[in-house]
Amino acid sequence: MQTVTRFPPSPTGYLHIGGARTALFNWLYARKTGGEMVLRIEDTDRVRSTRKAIDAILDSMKWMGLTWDKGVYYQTERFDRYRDIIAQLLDQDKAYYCSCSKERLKEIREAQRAKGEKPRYDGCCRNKRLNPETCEPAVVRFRNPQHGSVAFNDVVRDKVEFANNELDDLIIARSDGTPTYNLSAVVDDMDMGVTHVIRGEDHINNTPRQINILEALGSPLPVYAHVPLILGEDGQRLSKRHGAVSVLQYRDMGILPSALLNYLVRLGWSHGDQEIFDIDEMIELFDIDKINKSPATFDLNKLLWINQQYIVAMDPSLLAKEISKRLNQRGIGLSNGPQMIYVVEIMRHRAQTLEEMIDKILYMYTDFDQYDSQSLDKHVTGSTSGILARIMTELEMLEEWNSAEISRTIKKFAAEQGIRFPEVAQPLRIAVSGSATTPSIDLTLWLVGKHRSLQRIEKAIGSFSKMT
RNA sequence: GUCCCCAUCGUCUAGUCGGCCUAGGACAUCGCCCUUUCACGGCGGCAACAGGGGUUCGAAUCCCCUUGGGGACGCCA
Repeated sequence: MQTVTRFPPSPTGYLHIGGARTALFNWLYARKTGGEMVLRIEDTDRVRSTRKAIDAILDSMKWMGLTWDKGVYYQTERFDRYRDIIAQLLDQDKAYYCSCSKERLKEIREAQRAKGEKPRYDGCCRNKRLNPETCEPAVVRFRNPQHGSVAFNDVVRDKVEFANNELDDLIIARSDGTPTYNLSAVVDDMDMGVTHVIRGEDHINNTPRQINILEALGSPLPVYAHVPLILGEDGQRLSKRHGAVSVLQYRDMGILPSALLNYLVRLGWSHGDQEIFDIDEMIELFDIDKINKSPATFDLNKLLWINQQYIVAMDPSLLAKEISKRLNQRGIGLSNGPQMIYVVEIMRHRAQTLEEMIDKILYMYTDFDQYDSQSLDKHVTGSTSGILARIMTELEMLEEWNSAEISRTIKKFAAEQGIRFPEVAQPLRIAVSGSATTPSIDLTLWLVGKHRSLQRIEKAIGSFSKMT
């Protein structure tokens, strides 16, 4: 039988890291088994669902390369189907109308909690056989079994069992007739032939309810795999206050999608000591029954490290394209600067994110108007302007502007002047880039170009002499 | 509070049926080397089986309890 997995986000916000990992696991498993993944938007909560969120989720999925084989399905387009199922359940007496007010519900919950009990519906309307015409409000509740237990074999947690008396009669249709999550999700999984439900551990308590509904519907049960959640650095559930949690934020930060995926797949899963997995390896090696049971803490440092590995390994021409695109997005033209392919070759090992690299090469494409103050303090002295003036005339005379010539000139100059190499190289760096940390000085000058280098050195001579 | 789940370095994790574990790798951190800047890279250091009981010749590995953490208890998903 072909496997069918699903990723069913609810569009009440952006796609976050935890959701992305769930999507990845579902995607990997579908790919691995030659099956399909369904993408389904669970938007039955019409108040909180937004088009903007849907777009953000779709963009995130596309950016990560997590493609779906069926869908996009929207639950709001399937309300007729849910209505039919609810009617059927009512008809078979597997569900019933309830007229309890929200206020009453709230009261009994508070009372139960005060008594040290688990809050749940008390079954007040269970046997009233209410008629929707005459009662108000009228929600529909599922008639959950009261005895026995529901047991299932979770792929990651092994045997899980819940006593039915821990469960209550959950609402499956709101008073406006729209279905709630547990009903719509179950109907969809059934209709869409979902064979494997791989989702966050926060859903584990829903599973026995869903199984009971599935059984009432006469549907076969899917295989369940509840994966541990991702925690923030403080051990609490990942949320906005932990910094970037949206997938799109990582994209904007200059994280490569393959690097994000690689980081995510290692959260709760491993293959010996291997750290780097390309997509094909992930598909080949990943398996849901090797997922850990314990929650993992999100660690930005490790993500950055992996990202750097991917930047280094990336095809230079693709890297160049990506950097160029982002530079353009910042409104910076490339025509005045060096060819990106050279820049990228030289800078590859020097940045953990695409955006960091851009920050570090800005001076090659656009003028800056401030020198880094720490660099100034450390390397600019009373003699600096003089040194710059003298090296400038040497550089000016160069006919060939290439790194070998530049390097030779500076070394010779330092020797002749009896000064240490850094005494000339550092001021040059600052003059030409604004800071003292750049690639080797010959490459830096080469990339900035002769004309622009000389211009900037001249400007620096003026500025530095005023400082000291 | 009630129910469910989890528990190896600061973090992600390895740890096949208990012996090969004086617990391995990676990130982070610290030191050294390379480097006439900063990185990359190389080498090395620090660092963990939550605690207590069992079972066993032998437990990080099995069982129980305690502690700690997470999740769920909505006309949200």
